[in-house]
Amino acid sequence: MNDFDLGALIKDHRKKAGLTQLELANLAGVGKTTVFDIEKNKETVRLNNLFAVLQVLNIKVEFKSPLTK
Amino acid sequence: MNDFDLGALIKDHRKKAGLTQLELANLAGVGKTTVFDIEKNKETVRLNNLFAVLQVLNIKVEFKSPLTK
DNA sequence: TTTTATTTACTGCTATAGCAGTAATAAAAT
DNA sequence: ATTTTATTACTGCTATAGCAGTAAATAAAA
Repeated sequence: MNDFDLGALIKDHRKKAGLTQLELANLAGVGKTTVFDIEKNKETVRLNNLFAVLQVLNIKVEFKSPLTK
Repeated sequence: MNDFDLGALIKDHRKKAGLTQLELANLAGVGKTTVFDIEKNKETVRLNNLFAVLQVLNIKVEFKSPLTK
């Protein structure tokens, strides 16, 4: 589906921030299971939970299309 | 939280593709309620459903951080 | 205006994401 | 090698996202 490995990106950023999954989960206000699932590229996670994690790690999201370009 | 109006982007692309919410929902394999919710920026939608809609509309997602630059 | 199509809104119902707790590996540190 | 920490995995349980169906409100077309 989406070939990009978002889980690896998040895991890498988490490591570089010196955080454990549990710490990241607490900072983002989600459960540790959710962080684990996200790093495993589980795509059924909810957008708000993913966004909360991305925000803690200072990762921005951009949407691009032939139109928006 | 995320100030970007993703719902408006999707609605705009859907219109330009000449699709109704129901048609887009069917193409993406999700319910019409989900398309409606996404266009209303409901953030509790599931990532896979959002991705399915984005794919139909040919919208790509990018993640950026000070590290990934 | 009247009709038709589309969007918005609401309602049960079902499936499952997310949760805390626990346990078992794996990795790091001592 | 032993201890400590971190990650992965599994388990009930609860909350809710997603669904189809319906209906009302808007918009577009006739």
